[in-house]
Amino acid sequence: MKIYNTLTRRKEEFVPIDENEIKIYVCGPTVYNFFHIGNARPFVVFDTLRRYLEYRGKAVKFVQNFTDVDDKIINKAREEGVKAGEISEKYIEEYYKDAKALNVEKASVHPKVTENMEEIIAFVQGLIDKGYAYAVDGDVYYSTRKFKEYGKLSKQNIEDLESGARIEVGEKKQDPLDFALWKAQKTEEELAWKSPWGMGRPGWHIECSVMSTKYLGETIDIHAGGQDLTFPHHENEIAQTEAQTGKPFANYWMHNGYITIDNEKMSKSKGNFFTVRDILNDYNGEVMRFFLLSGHYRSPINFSRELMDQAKNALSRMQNAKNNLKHLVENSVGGITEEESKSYEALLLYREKFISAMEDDLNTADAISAVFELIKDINTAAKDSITKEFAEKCLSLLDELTGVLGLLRDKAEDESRIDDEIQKLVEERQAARKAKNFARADEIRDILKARGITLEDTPQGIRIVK
RNA sequence: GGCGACAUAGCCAAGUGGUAAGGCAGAGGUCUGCAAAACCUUUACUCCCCAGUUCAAAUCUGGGUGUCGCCUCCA
Repeated sequence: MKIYNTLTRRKEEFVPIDENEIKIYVCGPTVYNFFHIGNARPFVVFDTLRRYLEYRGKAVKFVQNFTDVDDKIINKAREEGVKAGEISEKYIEEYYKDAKALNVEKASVHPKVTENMEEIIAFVQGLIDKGYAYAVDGDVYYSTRKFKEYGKLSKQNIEDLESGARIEVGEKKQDPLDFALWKAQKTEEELAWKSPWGMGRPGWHIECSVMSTKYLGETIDIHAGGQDLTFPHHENEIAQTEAQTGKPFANYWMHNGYITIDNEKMSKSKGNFFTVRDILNDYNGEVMRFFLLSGHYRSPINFSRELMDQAKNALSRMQNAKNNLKHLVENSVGGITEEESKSYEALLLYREKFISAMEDDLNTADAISAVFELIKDINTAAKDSITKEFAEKCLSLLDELTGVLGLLRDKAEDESRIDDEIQKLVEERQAARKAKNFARADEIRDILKARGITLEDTPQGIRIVK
């Protein structure tokens, strides 16, 4: 597989450190609110990467943290008059709900900052011992200039960075480029942990260095996140970790592009952001997921209702194909014919196309087009009556490919069950149609439609779609 | 000022040297009691502009124009 590596700015053949276990770290959310659609992109994209690698037979250890110590959490807790821990616990729960709606699998480990305080303190102390960090009045800063390769990820020249950097009021840095590893507690009510430098809490960048090395080891395969994290967050992670271990931190750095709203950056300060929870009121999670995968992960995408509607319609074409096949499987008989076998061989070419798209730096847009081409051929084949076995093979192939994308998952049993009352109405409609009482037949169809059930008359009988 | 991305039909979007995938929307048709779904046909003489390299460029080079992002918390 080829992966675009931000470190080298080119696509490279992906060679894992250990073929038997690929190690991936993705920067997770700060849990002070429902996550927004910008957050959703890396979650979905890298979940898809993981699914693809697993599909190709690789074992993946996937770590995504929760930042549960942060100013934003503290502020929110203050506003609501509760403890910071209550805020973070609540939004971790909400994260899992939204992730499930987007069909994002749980990581192998979801570490929290609060559960890694000892390791963080030890890591900071290690940097001090090695001469890469210094403590001042309870704060600890990283001496950026000591790390000779600083800027290698973002391709920033340290002198150019100098001009943009500044020292905030109250900071005691020796150099404007230095950044905080540990922040002293300022007021009594602030969350704080005991450390060799006094009560305080970790800076943002150090968390990821610690959790990545703790759960995945000193050098990992892929470190991923949103493009905006490249600088300073990932640059600082490299400086911290490589100074500490003397080894490369991550072999491949992947960064997803932005989501814009009306071609403007979505940001907290502009207030033009939507949470995934907001979107789920109007669209189901799979539509959001399809939307996010419909372009290449490194391209910027614009979010709008019109585009979500397009995604919704496109996804329903996929879903229809699956529903049609399921219906055929239930209502057809017989083993695959020789002619069908030939058709099936041809369909397998779309699997090859799908795989080569995914191999090319996770080109989900191209992979989706292979799925649509597959669907078109299946639909064409299914125009004439086909055998049960052929229908099963087609369904299985479609499920295989859409499964890698995390799309078209099967609905829960209780959601798709048809109750007796509905069954009775369907039968009554059949009788009405037979008697050419089409007015009554259409009336029943409308009644069910109002309940979210669509009836379709096919050569193989009635298809009931929820 | 430094670093970077992008510009392909009404909309979205693949395609990185060989003559424009796929989806949505639209139009016409087939099937159907009518629908729905599906299928067929149709929608870019051309890929922001200009110049260059080449037998050949959406794709490479140079120059423009436009849009967006990072450099400050942000995916």
